Amino acid sequence: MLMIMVSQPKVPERTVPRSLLYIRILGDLLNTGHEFVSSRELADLTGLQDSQIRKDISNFGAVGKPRVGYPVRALKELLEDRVYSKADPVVLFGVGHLGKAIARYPEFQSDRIHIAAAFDTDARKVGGTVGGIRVYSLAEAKRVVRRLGAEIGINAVPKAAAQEVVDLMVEMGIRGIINFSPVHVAVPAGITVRNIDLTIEFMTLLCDM
Amino acid sequence: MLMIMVSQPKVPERTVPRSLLYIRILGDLLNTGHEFVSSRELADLTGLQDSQIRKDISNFGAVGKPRVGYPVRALKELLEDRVYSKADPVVLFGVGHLGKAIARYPEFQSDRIHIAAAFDTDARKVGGTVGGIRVYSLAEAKRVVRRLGAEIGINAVPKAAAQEVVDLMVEMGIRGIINFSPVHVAVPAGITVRNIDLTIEFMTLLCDM
DNA sequence: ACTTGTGAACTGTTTCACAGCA
DNA sequence: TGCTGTGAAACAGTTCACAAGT
Repeated sequence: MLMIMVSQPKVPERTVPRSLLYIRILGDLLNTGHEFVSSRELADLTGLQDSQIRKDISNFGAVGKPRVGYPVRALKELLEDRVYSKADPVVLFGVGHLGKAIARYPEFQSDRIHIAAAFDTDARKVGGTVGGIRVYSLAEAKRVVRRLGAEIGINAVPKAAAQEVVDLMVEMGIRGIINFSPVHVAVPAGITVRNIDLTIEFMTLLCDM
Repeated sequence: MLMIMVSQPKVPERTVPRSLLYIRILGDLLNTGHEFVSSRELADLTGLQDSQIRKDISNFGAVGKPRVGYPVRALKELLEDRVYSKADPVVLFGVGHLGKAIARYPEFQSDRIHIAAAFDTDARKVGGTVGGIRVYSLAEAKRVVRRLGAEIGINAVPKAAAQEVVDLMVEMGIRGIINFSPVHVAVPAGITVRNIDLTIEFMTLLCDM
């Protein structure tokens, strides 16, 4: 059995993305002047069960007021405190159509995700910018990543180059990878990978219908 | 084994996307001339447990041969038979950066996903094409969707228009929606939504590290 | 010997139901 | 009364361990 290191009080894996959703909604509620919100209202806004929401929130502590609901600002701050890591710079590998769309994705600005540099092998792209992000050659990547202290990388290169680029990423100190390539990439222990596979998302939708 | 046998034997929800992954890998194995594959080998190729793979496959029936593994072609056909819906045409709403990247996503061609039309409100885009897909105005959408018989829609419009466009999609007969907007969209019962929320994917990676 | 197929155990997640409180 | 917070129950998914087949 492997040793699993948990430094923080453990929260169920699936409450994490839900909590990020709550944070976003609480931000909207705050902007529209709401002071309190009930689990029932959050359920309507998210499509989840109210009991689910109470359970999720109770993982982090008790801030709700019976009869009134949760104070929006305090709840948002509580969740942010427990769930956010510090916003590290992110680097992007591959400035094809998908990479470009990611670089320009408007929500990242408002959600503390900062893409600090991009890398591509295409000499015509190197030296330019995309969505305000400077594009470097792959040869420069190691140096740039070290300088930025980036630990998160987005893999948006073509399928055939995916494993090779992921190996490079690991070598230069990247510890978390969002992989958009529709292949399983192997990484050493201690490196976290999240796969976003558009084809499988589509197919799953077809199967769910 | 119990004697209760429903006419549509139900498959656990999470085996569906995994099975789609198996189908893709089996296709690759077939192309490289492999005749048999063991659950152990599939485990190495996917990063899953071998017992998980045997369990998944056993949901669909028994095709493996002890000592030899699974016959690649027969297993692929079995999974496709059970897991694929017929490849309906898909329509795309919103031809911004993300919509464009989706329209041009190269894996869709090889994976039977056919985006048949795109819609946008920008008059400069209407009448043109993106990745070979014709762009229509939103006013034309109802007619085009009806004509194509499309039941799957991709929502890649800006956040502020998301619910409005989803309502339109439902009204014109779309029954499955891939939603890239970072908001919860409400749909009537019987409509399936899959959300791909890039911000939450990122944040979750940060939290997992 | 080696690999499938599968009950059984285990682990994790969601939902229920209600005590307790303002 | 109307809400939170939570133990308990129900449910779902994964892993184990081994019988059976070739």
